[in-house]
Amino acid sequence: MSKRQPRIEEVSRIAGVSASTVSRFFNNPGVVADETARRIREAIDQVGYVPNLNAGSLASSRSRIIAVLVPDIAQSIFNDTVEAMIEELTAHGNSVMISLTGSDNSLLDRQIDAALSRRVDAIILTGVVTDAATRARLKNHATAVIETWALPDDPIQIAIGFSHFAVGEATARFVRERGYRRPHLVVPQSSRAIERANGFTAAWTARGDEAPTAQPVSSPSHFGQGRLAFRGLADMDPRPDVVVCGSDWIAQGLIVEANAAGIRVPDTLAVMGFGNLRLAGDMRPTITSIDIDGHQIARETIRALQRKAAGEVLPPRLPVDFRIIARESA
Amino acid sequence: MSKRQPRIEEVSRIAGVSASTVSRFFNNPGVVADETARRIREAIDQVGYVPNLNAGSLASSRSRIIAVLVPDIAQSIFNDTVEAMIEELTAHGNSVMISLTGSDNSLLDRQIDAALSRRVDAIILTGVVTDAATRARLKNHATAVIETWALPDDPIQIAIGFSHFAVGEATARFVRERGYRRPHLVVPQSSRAIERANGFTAAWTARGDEAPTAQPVSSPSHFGQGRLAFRGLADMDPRPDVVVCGSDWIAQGLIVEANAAGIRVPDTLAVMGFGNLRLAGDMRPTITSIDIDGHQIARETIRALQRKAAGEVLPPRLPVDFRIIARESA
DNA sequence: CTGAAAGCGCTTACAG
DNA sequence: CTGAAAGCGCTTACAG
Repeated sequence: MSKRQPRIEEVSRIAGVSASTVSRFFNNPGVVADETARRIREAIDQVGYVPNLNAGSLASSRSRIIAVLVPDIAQSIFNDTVEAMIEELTAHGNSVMISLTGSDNSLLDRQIDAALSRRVDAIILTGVVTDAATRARLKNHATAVIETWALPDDPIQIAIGFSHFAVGEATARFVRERGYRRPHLVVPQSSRAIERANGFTAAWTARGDEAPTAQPVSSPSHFGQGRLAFRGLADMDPRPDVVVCGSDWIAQGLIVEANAAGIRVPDTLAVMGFGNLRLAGDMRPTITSIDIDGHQIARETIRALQRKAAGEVLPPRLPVDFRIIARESA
Repeated sequence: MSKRQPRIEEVSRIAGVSASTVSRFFNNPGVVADETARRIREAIDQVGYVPNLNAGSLASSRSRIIAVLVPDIAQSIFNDTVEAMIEELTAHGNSVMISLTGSDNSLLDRQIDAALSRRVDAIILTGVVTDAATRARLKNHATAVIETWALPDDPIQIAIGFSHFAVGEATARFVRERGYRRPHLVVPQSSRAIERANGFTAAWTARGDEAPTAQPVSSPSHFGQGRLAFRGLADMDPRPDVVVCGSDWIAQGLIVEANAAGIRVPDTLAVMGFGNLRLAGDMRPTITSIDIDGHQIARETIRALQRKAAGEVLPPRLPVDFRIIARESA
């Protein structure tokens, strides 16, 4: 049960080389002779050697651990992006340390300390850090800090994402082009969703139209809020012709409620989502939504990390695409 | 930017004690004198010391890293459990290393190696490892291996979960008590869902009734399969009176399809889900489902780890509760 | 309650 | 292409 694991020294002895060479075999294979490599490989297989990366991290002062901090994971709009991030990072030889900061970010500081304790090569944040002290602390830290899913004016170090305000503007243009005239916004109370609502309102009123009506809901959003959103419509006169929802879950819940009340989507009421989750394409009617490319965010993050490690100076804001996916619901 | 981080030696010098004492302050605080602790605390604050846990892991041969291996995370039935697991583990001072094994488990061996490289204190698996070579390799490994969400006859080391067969049996009894007579099973092709279907069939036929009809769907399951499941019902004669779905997502999709076709749930067709996701309670009609207590699995896992660390010999199978949540849909 | 010393298992200039 | 030696930043018996 508790047999001690083999060390690099055992492998080197069996292969008839020094520990340095075995180390090079793992970390800089190009430099070791073919025949030597063969013998090392054999020795590794023979003893079942698995390198101790904690020792490696200490010796090289590079941990190859990346911390990914997310508000939650049970049902998060970030999950696609986080999955892509984990895939890409591990495929590139990193370990991913995941931490939950709570949907109110109350655990953020604690989780940052935990990440720093492991001497992670980078901290990847989903969502925006608003606390000034935390921002200041990370600003000049030796550890790379990457904010994703947003493009703040003044990132802590580097932000990889998109402007939620711009998403809102684009949504407003889309809604107008589709011929809708009385949009209603269902806005989860997160800074990002609020930014999108602001962008929508700015673009909508810029043409002289009256500001859209809006209804706040709690964040993170979920299916059940569709019911709330639908109830909110009952008293409105005139009734909106399109509801722009802060997430696909809300949109889905709203459609189910509308159907139960005998209201046809999109004929009587159009509905838009956000996030382009798989269910958006599967729902009946299919849900018009806005796609965020989680894999692109993940790839850009990897690339930024590599460029930074190579000593390059990076632009603080790396924009990533979003696109509106027109489907049946709006 | 790249200022070197302070080491324990700096703290000890400022506090006027040895490095050993500072180490004890962190790892065995009860043993250091109050006044000494006060001076150490001051020194820590002064220099902003954050211990290097990679060095600590190496020195103590205890990493306080736990690997959590999951098939996927974008939309997984395990997500509630995984979230609970991460919360509990980090609250107890562990770091959580997360890895994706793929829904076909094709990356499992690679991710196990990655975990062993970090000398994790435990590997927590969600789902069952079927590959014999992998099982054999982990069986006698010094690293703790915990299988969760299932209760196999012969766990690798320790299993914490419930019997899917028993869930199926309980579901059959529930369905019969509710007065349904022609159950139809929608079965994702995962070993767990198949076990539940087997349990259902066994309990159902034990009373002399004809075996339930069944339809396989791919795994992992998702909302869109509700459409598939509904189409599968069209040709059936007689039509089933209750559809037992492998997940709440399938149940939800099936209900949406049924409604679109003018079929009332549960009046004309009853539907059951599995997993008791939040949406089950929010759906219209609310979905009768089976609840798995992710927090209980997480807590039992922590407890097992602690008991094992204390040298206790644990029973190989630790059962965890499930319960049927009766709602409107069946 | 505290300190000096050895050691955890690697990596990396340096020299050849 | 390879090896010897120093060092990464901690922890932990051991002794007092």
